[in-house]
Amino acid sequence: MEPEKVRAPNIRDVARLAGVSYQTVSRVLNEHASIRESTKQRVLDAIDEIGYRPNQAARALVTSRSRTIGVLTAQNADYGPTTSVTAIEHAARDAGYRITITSIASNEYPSIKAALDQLQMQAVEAIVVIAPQVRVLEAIRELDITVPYITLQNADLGGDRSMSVDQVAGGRLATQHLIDLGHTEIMHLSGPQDWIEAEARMQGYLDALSDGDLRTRAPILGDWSAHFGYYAGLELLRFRDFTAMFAGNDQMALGFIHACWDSGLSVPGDMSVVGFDDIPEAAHFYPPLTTVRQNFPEIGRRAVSLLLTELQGGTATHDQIMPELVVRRSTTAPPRRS
Amino acid sequence: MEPEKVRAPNIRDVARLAGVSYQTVSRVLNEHASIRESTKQRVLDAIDEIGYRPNQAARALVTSRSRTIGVLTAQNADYGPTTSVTAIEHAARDAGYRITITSIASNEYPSIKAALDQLQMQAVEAIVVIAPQVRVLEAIRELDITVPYITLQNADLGGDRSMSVDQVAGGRLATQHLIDLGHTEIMHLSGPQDWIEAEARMQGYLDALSDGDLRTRAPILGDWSAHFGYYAGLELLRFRDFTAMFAGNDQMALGFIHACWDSGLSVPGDMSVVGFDDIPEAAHFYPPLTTVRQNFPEIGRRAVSLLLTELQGGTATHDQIMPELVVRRSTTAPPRRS
DNA sequence: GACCGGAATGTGAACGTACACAAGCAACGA
DNA sequence: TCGTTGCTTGTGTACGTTCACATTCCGGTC
Repeated sequence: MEPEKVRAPNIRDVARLAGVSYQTVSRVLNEHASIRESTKQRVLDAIDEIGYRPNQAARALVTSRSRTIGVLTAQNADYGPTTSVTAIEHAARDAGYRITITSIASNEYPSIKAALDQLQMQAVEAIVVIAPQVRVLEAIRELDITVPYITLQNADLGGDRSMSVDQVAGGRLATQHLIDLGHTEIMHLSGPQDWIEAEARMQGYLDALSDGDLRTRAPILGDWSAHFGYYAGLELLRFRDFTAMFAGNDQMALGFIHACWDSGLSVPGDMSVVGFDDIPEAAHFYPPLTTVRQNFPEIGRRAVSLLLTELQGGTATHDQIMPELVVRRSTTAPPRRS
Repeated sequence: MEPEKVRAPNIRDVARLAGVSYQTVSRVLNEHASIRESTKQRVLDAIDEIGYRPNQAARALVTSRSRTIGVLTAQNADYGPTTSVTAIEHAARDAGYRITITSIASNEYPSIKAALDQLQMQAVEAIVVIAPQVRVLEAIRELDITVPYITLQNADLGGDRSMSVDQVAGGRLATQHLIDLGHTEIMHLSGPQDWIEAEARMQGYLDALSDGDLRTRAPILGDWSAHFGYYAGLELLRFRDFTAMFAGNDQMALGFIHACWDSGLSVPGDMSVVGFDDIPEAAHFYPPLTTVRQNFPEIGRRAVSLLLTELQGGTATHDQIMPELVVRRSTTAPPRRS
């Protein structure tokens, strides 16, 4: 009950115990080349005995390298972003980096600025931006971040600082699949207007429709949630003037399917539905969902890899990952007109 | 193309510009009481003009306070933990703290130790543990962490260092609901053996059954995934000797429902199903899922609040949050025996 | 008018590490 | 034998900040 505020052991304590100079200890810690094996061992033993841990703050101060990668996220807990964060954490750790996370409280400029300020104050060496709103990207460009950064959003809009799955291609893939099945009246339930991915998927949808000379319909702007998919579905299904739905993500697809059943429509008999993301649950929806798979872990890994390359002075090519159509049972040919 | 390695402005640069001593600047930054309003303003202006940012590393070095809370997570991207992390981040930020995240690569001791080492090297002032495996908790106790920490797992097993939803009560709630509907043959699809929450929910299930003098069945140990729920379901349903299923989480419930349909059983007509967590999608399953809701954000907030209290020398009471049953359409009275 | 006390500001450390440079030591060839 | 070389180790200093202490300033009081 009297911890007596004991100072943590430092490099000099280790040196004293090992009978060497503090600099020798430093060399051992940094794996300097020319250190006699015996002294190195002696130092390591001393470190072990005394329970020494390098002080990151002191290191960061003198090297002005924090060995930290900042991650800027939105406040949501979606499967995709979260999976990417985990991958980022792993990749960073393997490279000897740590990650620190900041989420933006709202979509407003001050909030975005505050988050970036916080990351910069922590002297992060690089930043991964997962907040997928257009406004965030604008803010970032405006604030001229001095460290390498990368956004996990679509390349066209993110400029050359993005690393992502090609969302436009994904939107095309989904829509083309429906067209190939024979659908001509295809609806799109999009994400919010401000979202880069939503826009890109919508673009893919529009591209595919126009390539197929099909009627373009104004997409519904949703909020990614199953709830929205459900209520929008109830509304849309009052007029059954379409036979297929491309939902901007799996959650909205789920909600929409729910609405279909509630409206007495069978999926896929009366209505084909395609989602986006391929969350693990999608294979067990009723019916199992046809969707577009994104390789989220891969995105995270590649993002870190690119940033590390830049940190080492290299030039990184910011390429895109192609999404993949996963056909399950929620899509089929349109019902024959009677 | 020639950045010329310019040093970031420091406290002395600000002082020079404002015509005061560096200590005065420091006082302004730390909101010291006796600073004349006019000088304070002058310093703030200088800070603004020169674009000064306090160097966290230097601060941490001299104060030996990192103002960082470490979060130890498992490698998965589940809805619950993720939601809590976001809440933690918010709560921490509001209190002037940052968070850094480390995930354990595997469930083995070395991996757990490495993760905790990393957090300690970063000199985190407190730790939130979300990795819910029993072994992680054991490792933590063994490694005698010197900073306050808290686990978001069940209190009984986590000792007095936990802050969680009462999982046993949740398990009881779910099971009792089925009993109240008239079910007597109730199956439980549990989480993995090593998981604290899985064990607690199972305990709640067993308690409720024994209170109701009902036959106890050996729970199936799953892995939380919808896939497992599906395949286990297909297997279990070969013998239709039960009329209700309490699944350890919503994902497994979803997979199990999928198996029901595939086996020609109707939910809830032939089989009632209860989940756990109330993920946002649960309301849109087919049928909408009866489940036990956990207030994940609240857990995260309270955890941070407790840690901060301890950091300020106070004594914190580690209480529990009660879960809540959400009745939807996946449960009903058992089919009448013919 | 000198003195006093509190408010406001300034000066010298110290935190723990890495870098630049210097110095010791052995082995080697001339 | 001695200078040279390369490996190994040691000494001073700087990083940017806060803390403890010292000093100055100012208005009020006797």
